[in-house]
Amino acid sequence: MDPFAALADPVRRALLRALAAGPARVVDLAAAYPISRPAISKHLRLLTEAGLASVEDRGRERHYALNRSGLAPVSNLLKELRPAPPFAEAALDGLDLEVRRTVRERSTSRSDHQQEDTA
Amino acid sequence: MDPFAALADPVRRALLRALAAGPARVVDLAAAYPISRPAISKHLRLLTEAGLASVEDRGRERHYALNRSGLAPVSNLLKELRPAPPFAEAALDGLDLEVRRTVRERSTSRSDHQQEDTA
DNA sequence: CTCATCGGTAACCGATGAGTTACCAATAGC
DNA sequence: GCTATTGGTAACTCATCGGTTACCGATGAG
Repeated sequence: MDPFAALADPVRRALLRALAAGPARVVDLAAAYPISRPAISKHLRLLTEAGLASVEDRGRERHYALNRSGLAPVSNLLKELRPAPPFAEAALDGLDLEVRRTVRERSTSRSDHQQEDTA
Repeated sequence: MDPFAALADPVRRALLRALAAGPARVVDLAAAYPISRPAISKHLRLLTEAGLASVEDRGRERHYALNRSGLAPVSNLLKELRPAPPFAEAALDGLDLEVRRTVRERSTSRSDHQQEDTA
């Protein structure tokens, strides 16, 4: 399962947030949620398969840890969706590129950034 | 639908990447994928409901555009999962990278900080 | 007006996913 | 050795999702 699908579930996101504080056992993780332990187990397995978590067997306990490198595709996508790297040859003129670069670093206000051509 | 679930589908991610180059019509977006146009329509509606896209009706055409502010929860999660808060309080957000920018922004009333940070 | 294009909706289907209960293997503690 | 704890697996149910085809309304072009 890819990381995006893994992040689609709110329980799994909560698990990852919990793991961000450090490795944890399954029973401790399961105690924080109203769903059954096998459900947590399955979520953890999914997270492991997605590359977002890693496991370490310690006796009869199992310690899951957050694997941050698995988040690379996510931050990659965010990077891809950032402003506009290439030339938009079809819809926009080439002139607004300069404007876009000026506005690239937003100010302090809470404005939405839509670089539509206002000319 | 929340943005995470919206990003779980590869077609929707591809649509967002396409929209990153600029607004586009439904028929043009659909032409790039082997699935039917109604399927694309549904994906676009989902993306709009998830806050990741916006629509503008222009005559009989419909122009979808990428709405980057809808990605805030995603980059927020990435921020939460970043390295290890040295002494993790985790109750309130706003530590780590954001402190360098906000001096004393008390988030009592509304805490909608919608912006991507430079990862 | 007539017709083609654009695009949303409805109804349906197959696959997948998230949850459950029941069960079992293995380790730790007595 | 016996028992409790930890945690994975199996089998199942139910809901949702992604896709399809068929259809419809609206707009623009001739």
